Amino acid sequence: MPDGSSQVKRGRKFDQVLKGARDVFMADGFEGASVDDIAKAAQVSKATLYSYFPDKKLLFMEVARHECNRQAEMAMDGIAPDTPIRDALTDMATQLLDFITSPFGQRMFRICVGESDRFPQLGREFYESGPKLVHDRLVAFISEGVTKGVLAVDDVPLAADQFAELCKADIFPRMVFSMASTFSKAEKDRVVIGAVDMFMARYAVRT
Amino acid sequence: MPDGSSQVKRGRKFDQVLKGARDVFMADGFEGASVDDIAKAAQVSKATLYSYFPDKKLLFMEVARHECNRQAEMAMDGIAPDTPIRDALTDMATQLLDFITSPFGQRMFRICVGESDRFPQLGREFYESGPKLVHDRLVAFISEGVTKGVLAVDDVPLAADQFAELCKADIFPRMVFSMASTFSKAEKDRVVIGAVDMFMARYAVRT
DNA sequence: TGAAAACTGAACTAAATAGTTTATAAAGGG
DNA sequence: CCCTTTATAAACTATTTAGTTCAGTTTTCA
Repeated sequence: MPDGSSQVKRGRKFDQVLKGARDVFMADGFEGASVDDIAKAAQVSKATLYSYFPDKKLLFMEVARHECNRQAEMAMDGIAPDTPIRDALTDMATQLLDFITSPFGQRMFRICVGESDRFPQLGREFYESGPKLVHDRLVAFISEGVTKGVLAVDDVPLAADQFAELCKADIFPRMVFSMASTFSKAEKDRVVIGAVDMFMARYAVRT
Repeated sequence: MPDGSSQVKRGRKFDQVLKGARDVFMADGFEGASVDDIAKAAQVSKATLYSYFPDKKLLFMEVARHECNRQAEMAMDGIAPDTPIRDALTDMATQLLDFITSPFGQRMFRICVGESDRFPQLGREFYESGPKLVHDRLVAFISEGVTKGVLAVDDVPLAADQFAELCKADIFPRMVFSMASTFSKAEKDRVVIGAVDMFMARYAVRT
């Protein structure tokens, strides 16, 4: 194994194929994307494409996995350890909401949900490499607050999930049901501040 | 207009078609359902089906509309006017969560989200006849609490959306990403109580 | 009862589209 | 420079599926 990252891949146009597939799948979803379109977008012949991926499903899974990892690596910039809770929460809420409303976030969510009959596994993998990370990060953060004595939380995992959920108030339903696809800073700020206020009201230790 | 409810329908097998279409669409989604399957399920010839609905899309929209209305009528049993806030909130949270996790709720959500490229309008209609009703009901309820002086809320619509969102903590992401599809009463109660506690901590007037 | 309306089944068209094959061309390393 | 690996274009198979057509049957109702 000269290269630790690949067992199946070989040949020079592999990345081209993956990129083309990503573009088309992201634009059209699994069913909506045709293999011919992907080959065209990748500027590669269908035969080449099929020499890398024995079928469309495998190609799709590979693209999804790849994209999730790529996204997970980004937007994981930590928060300085001595930031006040309010500010730290505000930062995290903003990051989360930005991701959720990003074109990629929206697209990936739709694909996971819509294709979940065909690919239940896809949803799970996305969860692991997205929402789960946020959850874990929040749990760690809240736990720290508890040990510091600035937060009083009984059920830390629940508190983390509540916070994540609060970040989606108003915005998420409108997004998901095609009422809107972009949101102004003001709209997001309202929700973020609301989420932080609510979280603090419930869990901050009174001083 | 001899019958106020219908402009397009005629003939005796109309309801059969609708019922068959509902079953198949709910089971397989829009793309997954074939017209032949629907005709078979409805015990009707394809020609009959097409005599009612000029194409598959229209049939689908009709089914979706119909189902949404049907569901909206149910589960709207009001809450006695002098119920304590905590109990009223608990009731509403339970109802909401039950709907979200119901087979129909899950199915409809998936279809709306997955098919939203083809049918952005479908999401909007579903929103109007589902989440919107919940929102309005919560707004009314919270407003009442404010005028009674038991709640202190600045941004009532936001508070309503926050509460609705809190009801989905933990459960919703797991459901949506195919980690689980049914939830025990204990799991739901944990979330419901958590939501009510949080809402009260933030908005209840201290006595 | 008789005619119009509704329905049937089955064959058909037309269009996508996943996946295969083949003969050919271009790289590229040794 | 040649030989192996990789890539290509295009034609082809096979399948699925939306939507149509039509000759014949059943239902309805006046």
